[in-house]
Parts: sequence; structure tokens; C-alpha cells
Amino acid sequence: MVPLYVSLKDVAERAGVSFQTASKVLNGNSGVVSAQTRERILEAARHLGYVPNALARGLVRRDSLTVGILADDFSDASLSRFVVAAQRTIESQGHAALVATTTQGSDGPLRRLQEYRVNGVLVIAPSVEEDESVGEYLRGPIPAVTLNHIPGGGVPAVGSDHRRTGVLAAEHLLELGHRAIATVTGPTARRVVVSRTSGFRETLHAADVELPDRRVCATDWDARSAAAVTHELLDADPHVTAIFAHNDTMAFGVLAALRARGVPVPQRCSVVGCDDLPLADFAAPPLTTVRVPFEETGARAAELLLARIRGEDTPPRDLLPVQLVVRSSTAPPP
Amino acid sequence: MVPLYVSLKDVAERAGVSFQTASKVLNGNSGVVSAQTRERILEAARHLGYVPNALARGLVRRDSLTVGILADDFSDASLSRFVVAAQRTIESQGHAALVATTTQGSDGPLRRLQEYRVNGVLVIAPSVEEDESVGEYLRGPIPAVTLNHIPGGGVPAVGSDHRRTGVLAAEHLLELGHRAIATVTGPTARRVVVSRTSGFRETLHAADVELPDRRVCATDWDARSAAAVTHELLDADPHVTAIFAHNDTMAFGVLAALRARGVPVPQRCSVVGCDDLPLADFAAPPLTTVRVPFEETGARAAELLLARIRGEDTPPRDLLPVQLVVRSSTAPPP
DNA sequence: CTGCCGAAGGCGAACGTTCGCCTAACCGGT
DNA sequence: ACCGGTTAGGCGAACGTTCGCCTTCGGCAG
Repeated sequence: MVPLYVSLKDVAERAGVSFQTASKVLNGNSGVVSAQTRERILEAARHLGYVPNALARGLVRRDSLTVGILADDFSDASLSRFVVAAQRTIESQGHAALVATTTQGSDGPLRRLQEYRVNGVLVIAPSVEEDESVGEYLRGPIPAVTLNHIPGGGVPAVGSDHRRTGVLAAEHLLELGHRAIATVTGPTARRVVVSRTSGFRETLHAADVELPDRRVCATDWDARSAAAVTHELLDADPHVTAIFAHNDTMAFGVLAALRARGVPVPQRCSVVGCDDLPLADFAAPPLTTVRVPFEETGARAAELLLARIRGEDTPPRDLLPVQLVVRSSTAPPP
Repeated sequence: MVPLYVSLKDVAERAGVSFQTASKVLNGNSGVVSAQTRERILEAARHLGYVPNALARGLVRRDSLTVGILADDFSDASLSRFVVAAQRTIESQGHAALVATTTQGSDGPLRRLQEYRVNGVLVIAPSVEEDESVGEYLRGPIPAVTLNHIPGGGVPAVGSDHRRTGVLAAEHLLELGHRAIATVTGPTARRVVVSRTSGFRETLHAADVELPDRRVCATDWDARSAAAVTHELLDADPHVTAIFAHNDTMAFGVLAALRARGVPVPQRCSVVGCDDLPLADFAAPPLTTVRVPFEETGARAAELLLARIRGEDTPPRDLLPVQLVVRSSTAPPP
């Protein structure tokens, strides 16, 4: 088998210098060689198609120039947006992104990342909230930044302002005059659900509107189960005039359930979503929602991580603002 | 700074053996040492928290155990599903996944992957179709598999059967009795668009239904522009009774446009999508669509790539079957 | 002529592994 | 006591870099 790659030695030989000199030149360490040899070396490298070996470089520099992304199954429409934005930022700062996916309660993926000597780890994985062992790992010596709540805390976090998300949704519905309000949430064990719900509930409470538990329907983030709980909710409590879904995907489920029941939106029931998916504007009717800044969040998290890697001080939390996007799925109650 | 990681030497010292012996033991090369020393070494490794250095290992083995994924912006709901499935497969076969994102007509990302000495490259990037230089690269000595058409060909490809996608959509509409049929496609330069359109057109043609160019609306894969071209289409040609959209996202746009015009779906106009997004079942009305096997495709592509890396023979093409999913957005014409 | 200096580039060492071969010690058989 | 064969483990080399120090040489001032 012919060698796939040429090494510095090959380049140096062709240029008639020592490989260390070639190294210097190819690392832009100019001034130390004459313009002539310099040119000869560059020519040789070009001609042979020299591609430096990041493994060897990483070994001696003790720096892999790599960061790990610990992700859940990010085929979820929104998780992938975090991942992409983070990846781009990482790449733009000269690092490579090594992606590992979480596997139920094992630190295999993190270990794997450690083997590759990643300079830091970015966590984009809601499921870590259930994983005790991961917290210890992440509080360890290798820099980490997370988008999710980490058991035990102590890991710098970036995210959007979940509490405020709940507040904005509540304020909007209150302003429209709603008083019989329900919410369809993700699993209640999730921090984001707790924060959004408490912001939502407290805002309603301040306006003397109560949010009893029977109007808080926890489900599983997806449209199908959201539709199912919406039916249950309305069977038990037909007077509800507004529903806040904790993400747009569930809001689609809510809308579908309402449609199936012949409840016109927004005339008899308003719906507010969360995320502002690209499709939100194409729901029937177009969905009023609280926009989550996915790209900004992913990018910000990566920036923070890279800053930590460089040894800079970083804030322990960074909450990006969210924003209400009013479309046609909300209106005053009948 | 205290060293972040302990090396084989540290482990060996603690166990009182040479580091090479420790290496043997930790690589499961048992039988060559006594059970005692073996246990001592394992204990030392555990106690010190030894994590092998994949960079050093890769260097001497001349095998990084890494594969590169060259991706476009996969925040696109469907691309990310390919990526995730591929990533999982790669990981499950003991490789790490290095993700690089394409940047307009530069081979920077590929070069980057080469620096890390990836064992192979998986291309999940529709935009490569526009990039001549990438083809040469991918036909080179490093194994590659692609989900997209590569300029110049010669790179093993995995994908779903695009032609058949068009055929299935056409057959379904013909069976329902439609004859005034249009289609909303992605950019016509894309292979997938060409294949789907030709399968669609030929099937119609065989039933004596023509698909004139004015009923083929090329646009940009997204719901907004799909809605816009739908309006144009119906302004010019109000008699259309069925529309085939090349993906579900655009189908949402088509549905929204129809709704805005007061055209009831499916009573006055049927709509067929493509992809079978999780939300397709929650469109209004639930979308009839051709399912694309995203996960299977991503996984299959990764398997193929890994097989090539192992030096096995692999087929130059692998087309996964697609399947029509009938819901409520299609019905006989008025 | 001596001494010094700067420019140009060579050179050894180290990074953390794996691999193959070498050696020392011990065993039993003659 | 000598031999041959195991068994347990040591050891040198190599992978492709970077880094810092060293050498060589020519030139120029004193």
C-alpha cells in the first residue's frame, strides 16, 4: 500500500532541508529562513500535496484543537439547530468538532471524547438531566458548557430565558382577556418545564388567574401526545379558552386536536406555542409563539466554551432573551 | 498546571512494570502476563483514572479510528436526521465522528478532515452538487460515501429511490382520477429534483396526462417560497386539482396558500408531500406523503463507508425503497 | 588578524502510544 | 550438569510533529 499521506520528511527531502526547517516554514515561522529555501519548501509541499498530521501535532503540542459535542438524538428539529450553530462557531475558531451521542446512563461518550483529548465539551442533551454521573465528569478539569441543566450544577450554562418565556405567553393571553387558561408541557422533571411553568403560573397569579394542576398537562414534547392530552383536557374542562404549549411541535398537536373537535382557533380557543419553528407560520392558523433563539444560543455556548478553553473568565450563566411572535392563533376569548 | 491526564508510564510506574507491558495488558492482550501483574496494572489504571490517548494511538497505528462527516447546514429538519443516524452507526462501530460543515466552494472542510486523518468521509451536503472541486477530492484515495450527487460521479452513493418517489405520487393521483396536476419542486439543478420530476412526469405521461412546464414550479425547498409559487400557479392555471410538493415543508406552504385562497383540501385540490416529517400527520389536513427513510439511509451510508474502510467491496449505489403514506390531503377531483 | 555577531538552518528530545523481538528465569527431562 | 522450551516481561524503535538550542559561516569592526 502506498502511503496515503506525505510527511514533513518527504517535503524536506525534496526541498533539501531538514524536516524541522520545513516545519518552521510551513507553520509560517518565517524570517528564520531565506526567501529562497522558503519558496523551495513551499513548492515541495504543494507539489507533494502535504497535509499536516493533526494527530502528531496534537500529541506534541498537547492540544488537540478539538472540542467535543455531547448530544442527544438531535434529529429533533430544534436540537439540531443548536448543534449546527455551535459546530459552525467551533469551526470558525479553528477547532474541530467531535460529536458523541449520549447513551442511557453511561459515560461512554464522554470517555470517548476524553480519549481524543478534546479541549472542552459542549453539552446539548436534555437527557443528561437524568444522569447523575455526568455531572461529576463535567465539573472535572476539562472545560464544559451546557445548554441543559446538569445534576448538581456547577457547569456554566447558556440558554434562553425560560422563565420569561412563560411570562410572555401569560401576559399575552391575559392582555387578550383570557382567564380559563391551560398549558401543555414537556416532562415535568425537566428544568425548562419547571421554569416556563412557574413564570407562566406566577404571571397569571399576579392577575388573579389561577392555574390549577388539572390545567397543566405534562406530556412528551411531541405532537401526538400533545393532541391526546388536549382531548383529555377539554373533555374534563371544556371551558378553557387558551392553551400554551411548551413547544411548537406540541402546538401543532394541540391545533390538530382542536380542529378534530370542531373548536375554531382562535375564535373559541387561542393557542400559543414556543420555539418559532420555520413551520410555525404555516400552521393552521399561523401560530403565535415565543421565539427561542436557537442559533444564537448554540453559537454563544460555543463561544463561551472556547473562551473557557483559552482560560478566560466566563460568566456562570448566560440567558438569551426570548421574544413573543404574534400571529393568528390567538384572539380575545369568546 | 498539573497534567490533565495520566499516561501509560504513570500507570506502569505505579504497578512496577514497564510501560509497554502496561500497554499490552490494557489492550486486552492477556495471556502474556501473570494474573497478578495483570491485576496490579488494571488496579493502577483504575486508581489513576487512566484514559488512553487516541492521538498517540492513532499516530503509531496510522489509524485515527475517526470518520468525517461533511455536512451542509443540517438544521434542515431532514438533513439532521441523516446526520444523527449516520453518527450513531459510526459510533457503534467504534469510530468517532468528526463533523465539518461545507463552506461555499472551498475545500477547507475536507482539508481539515484530512488533517485529522479521518479514515473516510461521509457526505451529507446537497450543496456539493454545485462544487466541482469536491468531486476530485472524493474520488481520491480516501474512502467516501455520499448521499448526494457528486459532480463527475465515481463516489458510492446511498439514497432513497427518488424516481420511484415521483412514480408513487403520480400513481396515487392518477388512481384518484386527477388529470390537471402540478408539482412544486426544489431547485431544478438538483439531481433529486430531476429524478423525482422525471418519474412523476413519465408516469403521468403513460396515462396520457401531460405535465407542461408551467405546472412545474421550481422553488427553494422552503414553505414560504412554496406558498408564493402556489399562488402564482393558481393565478395562471386555476383548474389544477392536485399538487405534488417535493418535500413536506413545501407542502405546508402549499396548504397555507390554498387555505388563504379558500380552496378546500382535498375537496377542490389534493396535495401530496414528500419526506413524511413527524409533523406531516398534523398538517391541516393531515398530509398524504411519500416517506423517505431518513434514518435507514443515514445508517446505511455509514455502514457502507465503514465497510469500504475495512476494504470490503461495496456496491456503487444503494437505493432504499420509499413508500406512499396516504392521509387526508388527497381525494378524487371535484 | 582576532573577535563578535547575526543569519540560516541543523539537530536532539519529547509527546504517548504500539509492535516485534529479546532476555532472564525457571522447569523438567536426560 | 546440560539442554531446550516455556513463561513473564523488558526494551528499542517508530509514528509525525514542535520546540529550543546548537552549529556553521560570512562579514565587518577594531
